[in-house]
Amino acid sequence: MNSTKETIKKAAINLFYKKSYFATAMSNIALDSSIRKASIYHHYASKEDILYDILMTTMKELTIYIETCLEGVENIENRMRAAVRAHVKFHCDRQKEVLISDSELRGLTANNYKSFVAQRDAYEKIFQDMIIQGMDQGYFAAGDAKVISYAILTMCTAVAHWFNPKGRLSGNQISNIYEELVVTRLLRESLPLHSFENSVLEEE
Amino acid sequence: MNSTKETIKKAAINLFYKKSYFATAMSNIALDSSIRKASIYHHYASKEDILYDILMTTMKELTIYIETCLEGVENIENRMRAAVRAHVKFHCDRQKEVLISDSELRGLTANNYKSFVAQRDAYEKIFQDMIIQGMDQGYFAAGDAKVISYAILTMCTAVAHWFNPKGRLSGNQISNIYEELVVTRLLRESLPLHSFENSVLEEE
DNA sequence: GTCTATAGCGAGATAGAC
DNA sequence: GTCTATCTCGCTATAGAC
Repeated sequence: MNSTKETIKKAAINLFYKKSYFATAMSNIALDSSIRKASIYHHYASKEDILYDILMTTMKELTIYIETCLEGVENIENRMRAAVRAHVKFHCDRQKEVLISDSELRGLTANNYKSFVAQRDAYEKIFQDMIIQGMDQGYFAAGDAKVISYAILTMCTAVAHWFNPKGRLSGNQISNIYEELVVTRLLRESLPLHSFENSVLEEE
Repeated sequence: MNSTKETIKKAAINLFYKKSYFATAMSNIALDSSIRKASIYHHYASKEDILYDILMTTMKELTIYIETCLEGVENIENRMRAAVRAHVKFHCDRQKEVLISDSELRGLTANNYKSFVAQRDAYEKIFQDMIIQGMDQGYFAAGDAKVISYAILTMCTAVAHWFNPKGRLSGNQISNIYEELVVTRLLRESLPLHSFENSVLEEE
């Protein structure tokens, strides 16, 4: 891809993240790209076209990333661990783009919206299938698979809302915590409260 | 509150939810309220003033609601159960307003933004304090309290993103599922995988 | 491939009659 | 308290020179 187009896209990502899509003007993007706003139309057909490019490539990259991280991982628990790690890591590394993906879909017209949602649904199905498979095989505790998959996906996606690159925890550390929370807590049957209390008291 | 003001507010909630704050024009709100757009300015000083009213009253009502639900509940596990139930129920019942609260804060100028965030932080502290207290007392499994509180709050808040009032599950049913997920799974130490596998196989 | 200039439109907000 | 009329501004997008 042409370097000017990349510059425009990066400027748009920063502005859509900071000000929102509708509050961002083409002139803002032009200013941050050090060109005139008319020049943007040589690279993108419209403002929506920029948004669609951001949303679609981010979702495709996320899908490719998770598929790469799952390659060769065999056991369902390990697959789930790898998937959660990958999802959370991506949402730390690509914070701005995924937040735009989460809140600016209303900027897409019908056809673009449909394409994006199809891509997103295909991605989410990777998680849903693993959760159902894990439950069927008895590796994960029984429960409403649909709701549990929403709970897991939304919880992991929301990391992008609170992650601070300069904060106490790195993306890798947060991925570790979430991997444990999801796979050894959310997807497992827990100890009865009394038994848990005892085990903790023993340790301390 | 005056009934015209209520009508304007409700129209704005629907439009901000459907189209986003910045994509909604005062003329859209006027049309849906069956008045002229100039008349809106008798009730609200500006477009931002409408947004601020929606955000702030919703957050205050959420706080009052959870405090009411926690009244007289003594045990920390029961308090957490009541809090999760209340949070999820409110996010099903007031889906539109809470989604606006989640994504339109960029429409607020500095002072309004600060007021809202202070209110929201106070609300979130209710959860964080309970989680820390429960961990200290050994009722909840040890872990990074900050991250776990984010995980719980974002997961429960995100119900507003996928809840469908006409869907398979009612707000009460989802509240039940989340209460269990949070209190008996996320906040507990889980059984080791082998032990869990056995117990499931016995049941089937 | 970038520019200047501008078309065409609709935005938020205000003035002042009733 | 609601209206009509309008101000002023900035928006997306296009035309056409270089």
